[in-house]
Amino acid sequence: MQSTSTQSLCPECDGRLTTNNGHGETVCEKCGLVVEEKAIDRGPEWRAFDAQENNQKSRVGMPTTQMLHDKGLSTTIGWQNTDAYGNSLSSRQRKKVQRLRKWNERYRTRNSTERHLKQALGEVDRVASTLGLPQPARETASVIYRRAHAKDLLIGRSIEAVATACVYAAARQEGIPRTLDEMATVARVGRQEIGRAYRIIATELGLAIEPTNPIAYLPRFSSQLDCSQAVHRQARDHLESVVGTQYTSGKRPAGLAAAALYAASYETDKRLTQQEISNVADVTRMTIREHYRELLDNG
DNA sequence: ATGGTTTTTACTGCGTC
DNA sequence: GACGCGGTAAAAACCAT
Repeated sequence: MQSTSTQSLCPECDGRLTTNNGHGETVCEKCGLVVEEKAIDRGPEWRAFDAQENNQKSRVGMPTTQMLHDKGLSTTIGWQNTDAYGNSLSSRQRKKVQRLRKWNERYRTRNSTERHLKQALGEVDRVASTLGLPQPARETASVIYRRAHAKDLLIGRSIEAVATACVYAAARQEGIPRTLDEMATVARVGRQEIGRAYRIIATELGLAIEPTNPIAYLPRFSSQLDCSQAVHRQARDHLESVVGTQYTSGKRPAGLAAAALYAASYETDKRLTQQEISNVADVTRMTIREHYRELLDNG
């Protein structure tokens, strides 16, 4: 039997591992590495020791399916006002069946939005944890999703797109932004779709999200590049002197952060290469080159 | 749709290890 | 020769209009 080791560390970055119960994954909180995916056993939950026992215990039903919101397990009441033999019902019976239909339907739809939310919030959690976002950000994302759902902003959009957009918004609100590209790599939808969904929910829900501050990317980038504290601080200084000025407007924050790191390390003896930085920041060497000189000039 | 801006792509020569 | 770097030019992506 396999013992569950709860306090293991991530093989990649020694971050703490956490088990995401909703999805049977063990995920590193720091880098988002999925360490182990629990195999799902769809076999019977009981054991039979001989044929007779097997006969007694086995149950039958159609396999559950994800295609239906209720996995095909709920009941519907037929519309015909007849009994099982085809005889029509008395008016009194008819009323009763009518009531039953109504309540059954109410129960089903309530169930359906719950299941919808469950699926959507599961997606929120999956994306957020894969990106290594901490718990508060996930909570925020969930809240945003519920608000979007309540406002009927989902029509014509996929659950995945909206869920991912909520995570994106939450990460930005929490000051630990991820780029749209990063979102797109872990989401099941493209970047544009996420961006579109994000724009809608941001305006419709009146989320006051300011343009991403490039400084917010620094801690993550510099830890991934494991560069010195001094470089990190110097990069921050560079950015602080230009943030909010004309110069930064319209430029990708991640690109600016990357350039600042390069500029900072440029002045030390342990220079980072443009290639290294462009890899972790997801911007091209060109973009870094484009910006870093101006940053050096500005202090 | 269009135009202006930024980013990417592809290709280049130069210097260094 | 491989690598890091800077440059150019053109394509592509993005954004506001």
